[in-house]
Amino acid sequence: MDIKHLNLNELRIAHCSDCAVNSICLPHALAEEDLDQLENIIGRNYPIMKGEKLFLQGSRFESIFAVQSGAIKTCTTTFNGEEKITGFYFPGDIVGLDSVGHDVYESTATALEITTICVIPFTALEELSRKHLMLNHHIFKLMSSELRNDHLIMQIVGKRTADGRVSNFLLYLSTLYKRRNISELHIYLPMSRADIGNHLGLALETVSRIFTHFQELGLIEVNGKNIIILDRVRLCALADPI
Amino acid sequence: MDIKHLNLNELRIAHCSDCAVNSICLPHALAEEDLDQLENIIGRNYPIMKGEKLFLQGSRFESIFAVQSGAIKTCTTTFNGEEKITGFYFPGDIVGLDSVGHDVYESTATALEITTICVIPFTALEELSRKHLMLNHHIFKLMSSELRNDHLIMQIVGKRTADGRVSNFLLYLSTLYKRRNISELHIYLPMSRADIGNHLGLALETVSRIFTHFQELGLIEVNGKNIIILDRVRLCALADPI
DNA sequence: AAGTTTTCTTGATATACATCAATTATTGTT
DNA sequence: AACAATAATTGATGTATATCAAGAAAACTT
Repeated sequence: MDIKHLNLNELRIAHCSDCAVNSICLPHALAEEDLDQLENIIGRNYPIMKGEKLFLQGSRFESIFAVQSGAIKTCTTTFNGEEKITGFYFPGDIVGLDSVGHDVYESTATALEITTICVIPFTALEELSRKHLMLNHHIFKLMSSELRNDHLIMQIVGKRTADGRVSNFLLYLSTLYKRRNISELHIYLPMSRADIGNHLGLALETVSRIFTHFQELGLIEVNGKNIIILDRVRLCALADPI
Repeated sequence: MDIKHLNLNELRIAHCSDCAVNSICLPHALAEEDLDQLENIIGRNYPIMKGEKLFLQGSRFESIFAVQSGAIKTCTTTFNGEEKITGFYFPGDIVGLDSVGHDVYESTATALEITTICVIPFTALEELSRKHLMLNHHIFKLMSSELRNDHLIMQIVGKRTADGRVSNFLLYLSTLYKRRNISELHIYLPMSRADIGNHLGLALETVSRIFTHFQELGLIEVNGKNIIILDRVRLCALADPI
């Protein structure tokens, strides 16, 4: 099978309906006639190079960011210098919600590839949300959704076996991509094996080994950062070891 | 050394200043004269027996809950029936924020011991927050603090060694207790070894073994659910394995 | 208070995964 | 396009921890 080189950057958000920001920007959260008020406070289409940082842990919190295309990771560093990736963010996701109401960012956000973002100054957004109840409610919902996502990650990382973690992680990405109308079977991994390992609590070698093992079993096809799910049913079976 | 039987129920919240709800109830978030409006919508001092459930995963979301005394755990069950404890909640904590803006609860909340709670109907709280900007801002902050806590848990669970996870967990509880003005060195564990294991991604036997091992090393003193931190410095050292 | 159930501890064993190390592939740079 | 740098794969080895199992200690129950 031929693997099409599928890059998240191809997913430029031309249609707001594919973007989580839509529910902030659109009548959903805001009446038509008030839309320009929001557009006024938002900085749009900022390009970020791979490896560039959106914000640094400990720097002053000012804005949240909407991912338009590309991918972002957030890392928290402990006092002793250990880094832990707390999340991956894809087009439509909002980055920085864990710093709302606080003075400084809790984590460092880094672009995993060329990424475009919208800058949303939070004070301005909060002010706007006072006049637009749906917008305010939507921010609540965004934050609780982020909490739910964290709990899902806990479930994945909490799997006993490394196989279970990796298979669940692939299926997790699959659902994320599906929601974004990208093929749920063609998974592009913008992050490194080391990043995946860090996030899942595994050595990067283990991640690599499991990918090749899954390929030998005919579950997936691995081509560097491109993965095709060949046998979703058996992959799901692996994801739930009894 | 004699271990005093330290139960969280002894920490009845007589003073609101020890309770996270304070920042909702007090001038902090609400002007003096508006306080009764909040007290009107809140149900206070509900007693919950050990093992009783505050809400069930999948049941209709209506209220968030403030823990007054005792302790709560929240569990999420996956489709295949695997349970994962997503958090422990102590006096002053708010339970249920991960369901704000959603139709049903994401997890099941269970009392780990006799617990008293305040019921806060969310729709009413949201309504009230429209008139009181500080209150609205405070809900944002509560939710992002919960996100930060989840990330801290990720750091703890992400530790490579079981020793690292358990020592970090004890130190985590220590900081929680300190913030509540309980001795940070007398740690009462309201949850079972199995609960700790589930939360940390360890077998319950491993948790038990590590407790006795830490005791042999003179780091802690274990007496069932009561633990005394004898050597905080060395425990911290263990918590950061290079 | 005696009995029952649940929780906790301790031991023995097997294995899954981390770690170290070396090679190959991919990406980035001039 | 050639080189350098980074990322990914693969192998060999040791150890940490899960699992199975049995006994001891708490915690409920009547």
